[in-house]
Amino acid sequence: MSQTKPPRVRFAPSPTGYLHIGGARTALFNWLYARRTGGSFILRIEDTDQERSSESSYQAILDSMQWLGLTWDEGPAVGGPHGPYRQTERIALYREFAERLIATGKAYRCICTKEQLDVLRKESEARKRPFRYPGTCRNRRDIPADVPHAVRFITPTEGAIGFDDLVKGNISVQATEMQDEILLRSDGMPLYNFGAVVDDVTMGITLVARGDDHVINTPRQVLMYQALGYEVPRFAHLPMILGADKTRLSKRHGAVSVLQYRDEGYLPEALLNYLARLGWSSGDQEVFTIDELIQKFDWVDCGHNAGVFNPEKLRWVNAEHLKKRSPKEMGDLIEPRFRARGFDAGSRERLDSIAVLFRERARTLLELEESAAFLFKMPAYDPAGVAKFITPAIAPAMDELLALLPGVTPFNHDGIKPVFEGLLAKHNLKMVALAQACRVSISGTTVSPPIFEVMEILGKDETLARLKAGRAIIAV
RNA sequence: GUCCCUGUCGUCUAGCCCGGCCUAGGACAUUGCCCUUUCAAGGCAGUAACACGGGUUCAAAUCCCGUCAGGGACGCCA
Repeated sequence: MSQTKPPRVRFAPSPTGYLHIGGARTALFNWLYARRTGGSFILRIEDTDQERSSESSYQAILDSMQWLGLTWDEGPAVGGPHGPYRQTERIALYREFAERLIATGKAYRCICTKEQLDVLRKESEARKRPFRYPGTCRNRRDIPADVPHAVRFITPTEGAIGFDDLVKGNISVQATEMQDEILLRSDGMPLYNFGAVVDDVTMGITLVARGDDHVINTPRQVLMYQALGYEVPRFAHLPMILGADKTRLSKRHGAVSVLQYRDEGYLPEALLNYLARLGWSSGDQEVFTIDELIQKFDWVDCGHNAGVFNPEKLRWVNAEHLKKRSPKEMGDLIEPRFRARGFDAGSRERLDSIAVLFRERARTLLELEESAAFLFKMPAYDPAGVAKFITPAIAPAMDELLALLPGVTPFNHDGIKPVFEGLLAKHNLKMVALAQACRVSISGTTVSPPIFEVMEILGKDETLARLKAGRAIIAV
């Protein structure tokens, strides 16, 4: 019957660092599912680890989500009927739920200190036995509510706890593998498992999708839902994303922050497209628009095994999406980046043209800017290019080109081309010889977009000036 | 160590649930060729995988068992 209500899913990062690739994918899958089903996507900040949480991380996460376009229906900045959406602002709630469990005999107060337990933990480790809380306080009823204490959950000592995972299928864990979990720390902060459960029930979450590093937590949480008397939501656990060395993705593997991909000139839809295909597929399709992703996404099509992050393929996907953007959009994308570099395109129309002309050989906006830089400031000549193409043999043709170009109108591809062709025939030259001599003169290098287009976009005066300077390299 | 999950080209994956259409398909990367004013892009062709061992079956990448390998979890972290 809960199937008839629109789904409510959430993404619940902790602000202990930037939003990384793995988190972004979890957020994406939740978001896609909510958008396809007409459900709600909730953003919740799990900041109960006050040691490691920071305001700047919180901001970075929000910025990342916004840049990716993963809009949330409820959460920080937008509010909603189940707020607040930061766990540190919900402390009273966890206390209330914990007391309720104590009152019904499903949890108890515990005054064992971390230090005492660490000693026991060490011993277990030394004996190569798994550590379990020995239950020291489990049956004590003499611990008053006003001394510092943690609250522990009473975990059954036998039987198996299972759940049906939407991507992994049936998973079941023996009760003997679990222990009396801490619900509330002695400072009143909830632990992950408890905070998540309390929030998920009070926020009406119907499906919990997260990384599969949480699989083992799920049975404990199922127990908590039951103890609290709530319906257990559905679960979907996504496989991890690994680095090239098949270990968990981290800084060692290069860029992992979403914002860094933005800065390096990736398009949000490209990053999302790539992330979606890492761990999910829809037949043989590789390139998707966001709308297609929304339409086609489903948990059953998620893979079961961890995937290696492949930056090369991301670049390819990015190039594909770059080609889909309109000239106007390309201009919008490149405008702030040009400004930051001090590149002045002069007019908006020219800016758009530059973006379109250079994107063909760029996989990221960063590559685009770098390859277009010569338009704004003549770089040093590539010595090898000069040696190979700016030779005495080409001098006569260049001289003549210099004489003819001023009279060319319009100064564009169609106007310039016939001039070159005439010269080629007259001097018995190949196009490559003259074009490369011009290219090196104009861009400093042997690589650029088609040279007539480059001349057009550079303008007649600047083209002539650079050609003259190039011609002057040739002795005589 | 214990428990959980996973194992198809170098990488992401299709196929697996409902064995035969799989001499295992696609994509990135890579190699060669074509196109070409350079470099890209594009086109064409190629190299390249069912972890291993047992079963079940007329038939197994697909079902079962074991081994091995990888990942994850074993916190008053999330």
